[in-house]
This record gives sequence, C-alpha cells and structure tokens, in this order.
Amino acid sequence: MDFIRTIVEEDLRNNKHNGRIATRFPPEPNGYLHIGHAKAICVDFGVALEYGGTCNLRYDDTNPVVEDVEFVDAIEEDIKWLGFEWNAKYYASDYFEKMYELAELMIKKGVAYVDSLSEAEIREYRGNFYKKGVESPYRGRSIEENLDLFRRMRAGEFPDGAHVLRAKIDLNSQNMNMRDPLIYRIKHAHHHRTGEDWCIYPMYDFAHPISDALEEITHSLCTLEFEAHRPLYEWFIEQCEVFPSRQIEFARLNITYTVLSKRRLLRLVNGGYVNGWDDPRMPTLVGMRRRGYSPTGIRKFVERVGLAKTDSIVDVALLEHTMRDDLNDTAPRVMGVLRPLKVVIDNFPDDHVEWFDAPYHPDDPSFGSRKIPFSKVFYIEEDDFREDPPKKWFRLTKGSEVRLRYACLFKCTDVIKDENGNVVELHGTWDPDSKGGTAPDGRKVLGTIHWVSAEHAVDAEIRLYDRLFTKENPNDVEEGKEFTDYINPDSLQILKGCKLEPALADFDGSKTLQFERLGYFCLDNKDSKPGALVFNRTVSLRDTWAKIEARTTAKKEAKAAPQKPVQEKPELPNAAARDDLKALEPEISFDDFVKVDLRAGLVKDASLVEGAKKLLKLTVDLGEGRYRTIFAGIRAFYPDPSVLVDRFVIVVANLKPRQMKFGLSEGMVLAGGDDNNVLIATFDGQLKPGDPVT
RNA sequence: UCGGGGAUCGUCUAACGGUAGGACUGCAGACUCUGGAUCUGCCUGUCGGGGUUCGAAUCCCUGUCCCCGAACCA
Repeated sequence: MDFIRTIVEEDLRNNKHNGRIATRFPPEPNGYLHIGHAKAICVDFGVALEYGGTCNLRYDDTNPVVEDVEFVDAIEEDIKWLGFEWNAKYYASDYFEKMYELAELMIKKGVAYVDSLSEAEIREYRGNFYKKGVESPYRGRSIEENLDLFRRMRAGEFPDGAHVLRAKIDLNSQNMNMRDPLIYRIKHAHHHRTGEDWCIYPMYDFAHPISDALEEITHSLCTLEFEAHRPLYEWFIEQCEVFPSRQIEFARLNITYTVLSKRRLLRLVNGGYVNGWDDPRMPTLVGMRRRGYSPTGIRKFVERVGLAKTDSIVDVALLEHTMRDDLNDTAPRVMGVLRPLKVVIDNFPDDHVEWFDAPYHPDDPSFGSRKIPFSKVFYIEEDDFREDPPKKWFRLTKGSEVRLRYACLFKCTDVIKDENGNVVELHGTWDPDSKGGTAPDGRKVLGTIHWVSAEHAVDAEIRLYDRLFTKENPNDVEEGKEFTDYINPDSLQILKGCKLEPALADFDGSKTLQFERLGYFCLDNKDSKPGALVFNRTVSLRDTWAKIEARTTAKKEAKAAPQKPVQEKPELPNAAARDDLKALEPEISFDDFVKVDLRAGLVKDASLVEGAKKLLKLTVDLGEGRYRTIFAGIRAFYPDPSVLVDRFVIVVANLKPRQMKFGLSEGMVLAGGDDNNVLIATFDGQLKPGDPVT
C-alpha cells in the first residue's frame, strides 16, 4: 500500500473527521489534461472512491488573464472519459466573496497588510535564499488604514500593481513562501465566470487552502513542488480559523520518450511538430483517446506506476504493455493488410467465393463471429513473404505452405517480379480439403498469416505512430540543444491503400480493434469518413519475430560487412548502455558482443589527471562534430601520454557515459597487456575518426 | 552560500529491526490456427563510509548524488 492510503487508513482508524474522506481535483482551466493529470485524477478520485469518500472537481480559476472557459468542457469530458464522477463541481471563483471576508479578517487580526511597493521592490525586499528579507516600509500601517486601502482596492480605485495585500509572517524565514507572501493583487481583467465583478484576485497560496477548507476537504493531494507551500497552507487555515484540511504531496508522473510540461506540450502544438492537442502522438488525454488508448488501460497503468515521493521516470514500455494487456481482453479481432501483396490461387475457380467463419475473439466466444469471403485473388502482408527466407522463417516463401488464418492451407509456387526485381505478385495453390484451416491428413504448417480477399476488400488509410522522441528523457537537453531536437522523425507513418476485410466497411468506430498479427487500431474520430476510412494504430502487438530477426541480421551484418557500421541508426541509449556493460563481463554471447559499437577515435589531446593515481584523460575525435572525454586507468604505463596524440585508438562508443570524480567519461579505450605492461591499442592507416572497427 | 524533499533490480514499486518481494524490460523454454495471448524458468538491487544490535533497506552519525523553492503563476 502507498503512503497516502496508509495515512488515510490511519485517519479512518482514529476516526479523524468522523471517518469522512473528502478529496478534490483542482485543475486550472488553462490547458488540456494529459497523462500526468490522469495520475492526479486517479489518485484524487481513486482514494475517495476506495474509502467511501467524495471527490470534488474544482477549477482553480484565480488568474483571469490566463484562463478560459474553452478548457472547462474539455477537462470535464476527459475526467468522465476516464470513468470518474465528481461529487460536486466548484470554482475557486465561487468563493471570492468568502475569501474577501477572510482577507478582511486577517487585516483586522493584524496579520495582513496592504503594501504599496512596486513588484520589483517587493522582490528586492524579499531577499533570496542567502539573503534575509527586509520589511516593507508599509508593513506597519494601521489596521484602519489597511482596511480602508483594501476596500478601495476592491472598489477599483487603483490601477493594476498599485497595491497588494500581503500576509504578515516573517521576512527572515528560510522558506521564501513565508516572507510575507501576497494574498491579493489588483487585476482589472475580465474573468470567465465573475465577469467584471472583481478587480482584485486572490493568489493560489491563499485561495487553495481556503477553497479546500470551505469544501471541508480532508486530504488535499498535490504534487511535490507544493511541499514548501505547506507551512503557508497551514498558516492561512489557522489564521482564517477554517476547516483544517491536510495537504499531502506525491511525485508527479514522468514517462520516457515523452514530455509532460504544459510549456513543452504547447511548444509541440504551436511549433507544428504535431497536429494539434489531439494528435495521437500527444500524451494529452484527447490525443490518447484519439489514438485508441482505453480509459481502463490508463487507470491500470497509473495503478501499476504506484504512488510515492521519489522523483521517477516510468518506462513507456509499461504504458504500452498495460494497454496491450487491457486491449487483449476487449478488442475484437479483424483482418487487415497494411502493405498488400497480391496473391493468385491458380487452382481456385474464377468466380467462386468461399465464406469462412471467423470468431471476433479467439479466447472469448461471447464476442461472436462473422463470415469472411475468400476468393481467387487476395492480399497478404508484404512482410509475410520472403524470397530468401532467413532462418526460423515460418511464413510464406516459394515452395512453402502456410495457413491463411481461418481459411485454408496455401502453397506458393511462383513469384512474379517487375523489371526492378521487386516481387509484385505471387501464385500458388490451395488445398480444398483444408477449408477452415486444418488439413485432413493432419500435416502441420509452421506459420499462419492474415489475408484479405481482393474483390471484397475495403480500402483504408492507416496511420502508424511511434514514440514522439528518440531520447529517453527529452527534458534532459544537452548544451546548445533543445528538446525539439530529439523529436522522432518517424513518429508518424501514413499508409494508403491498405486492405481491410469487408466487415469493416460500416464499422461504427465504437471500440479499438485488433488487426490480427499487427496490433490494435481504432477509427480516427476526426478524419475518417464512410468510404474513406482512416485508422490509427494504438499500439503494435508484441513482436517476438522482429526481435529474433533483428538479432540474426545483426549477427550477419557483423560477419558479412565489416566495412559497414554495426548500427546504422542510434540504438536506444538505455538498451545499448545496459547490454554493453554486460558484454564486458567474462562470459558473453556473440550477440552481446555485436552490440558493442567499436569506433576509431583520433586522440586530440592526452594528459595526466591531477589528483588521480591511475587516470589518464583523453580527448578523442569520433567524427561526431564534438570531441569526447574519456578517462582511462592506465597512467602507470603512459607517464608521458602525449605519445598518444594524433594516434587512432579503439573506442567503445556506445557506453553509457560514466560520471567520475574528475568529469564525465564518454566511452572506453581498448588496451592490452598484463600487469606489468599495458598498451592502448592504436593503429595507423587511412581511417577517419568515427569509422567502425570490427 | 540557505531551506525543504528524496535515494531499494535497467525502470517503477513493496518489505512491525527478523527470508529484500512484485510488476515492466531483457534472456531461455513450453504451448499455440495471431511469432498475439497463456505458462515455466533465469538474470539483475538496498548510494558510499562508520556505528548501535544476536540481527539493519529500516535506527544513529557522516559523506555523496538527485529534485523542489527567491511569479502580483498554479
């Protein structure tokens, strides 16, 4: 159990608040909800639900200049879509009058005052982490004067910025939030709900605890960055003598290969990197919905992620796995061919059509079934045929027999190619005795592939999505770069002329489907039209074959093409880092070794590391446009490391950089010898920095 | 230079001071009319150094690293 539920149960045991549990979800209506909010929603609503409590939806609308009604509907739709219901819907602006009264109360108690310093002066007077604050000259105003000024502030007698109301706490506090924080500021702005009623607006730090208290929220759950605000939260509650809500902070959600900050998301949209907030690559709930993610899947994901106070970045693979896990149970199966390859059955009657029965779910009969037509010409996936099949190939090749899913056994006899040698058509024969998919003689076939009858096929456009970023943590930007530099250029692939089984012609788009052997797909709720279907790939199926093949081709390339780099595109940094570290252990497999990316590096500079006994610092050019720094522990054998300068050395280039006391070591240099004599492996010749070494 | 929070397999996350467990990933295998699903097995971890204790992830001391905080934003 997580720490928040532990607290809640303890409170319940102690009968705190008479065993009542009340939470709230407090979005600011100034943006779309994303998966990070989904975590907060699941926590806020989930805790309430589990302990028989209530959860309110409350808009934190205390800053009229950035907020808009436009977002209110979107937020509510997202929450409902996730499957939660709020106990009551409120706006912080509902409480403006009450807050105003409490502000006057604080003035009367002498714990709040009107300050007339400028914004810059207040900042200056407040000091910083290392410098104590200085009290404002207006801090000593009388209660009467404060009250008069504050009332005139409300009445609109002053322009923006002329005065503010501040809490009188402690200018020397180590906690900057306690250095006489602002309670009210003047803003002559139109508010989306209160219109022109107010020209002073409360700050979050004041509005939040008061709103919580007025709703008698027992557990006010929020993210870690509000931790330092908690003392202030409690101070306002105490001074205003209102219901003692308790604020508890938890870590916000982060996911690999994506960004979740409002600012960056906005940048993706405004910069045209994606096609709007509902682009299926976006981590927004609208985007994920359009992509076909299920609300239950998202809730399961949040549950699996857990709840704690540790900053963390969850592997996107967990999201994908959870989604497959959910969709596997709920998605009807259909057949569709993404990249069609025409196949003709020579021994099939020309105008004949066979109808085969196919269940919508192989493990759950309640899904029902449909009939699919089969005829002389059909399409299979380009990928399911290989003229020159690799090892362990179960699918079609000339002379081999496969099962056409739910139909029959089919053998390929001929391959037709165009003038460029591309396979454009296959011919073959079917076994009429294998109708339904099994042969009467009981012979086994290795593979089963999907297909669509050409005559009956429905054309569709299919959009394949991949991770939006190539970097595990796109927020972690290198010097001189920005997060958009890590956008995955292949995050969207549009396929046209895809062939789907006829049952899909009038599919209503109500759920995410599985295209057998490919993945989960849903109808695009924006661009799809009857007769011009558009499907989005939610997530691919787990592809064990792709892994096997990737391994074997890696092997082959290493053997056959020593001139070619071992890897053409950068490996996922994480995977590479893990495996090559493993590879340096005594017993490794050949596969592991292939993952080590050896490169020729030209030593630009070499020096002894001051303060270290064994280290040598090398600056090496790997042809990357910048030099790498590599620390090597063989100083004993290179008292004068300058002999290495301008020599080529062999560098393990795909090692995860290691933070050392003296700096970051971005790779390893190969060396050989025994305890008494170690030499860095160098070589001369016609190499360029960065050339692969095999 | 200040204050607050945090640190457990590659990643998340559990463990009254008492067998470091689960999930994801990875790997190996079984099964299969989806190379899907399912099933089995394996790899991998308590940030470092001291101490208290029969026994420490847990308590104490100390160090290191990471995050947050100086909006008239939320």
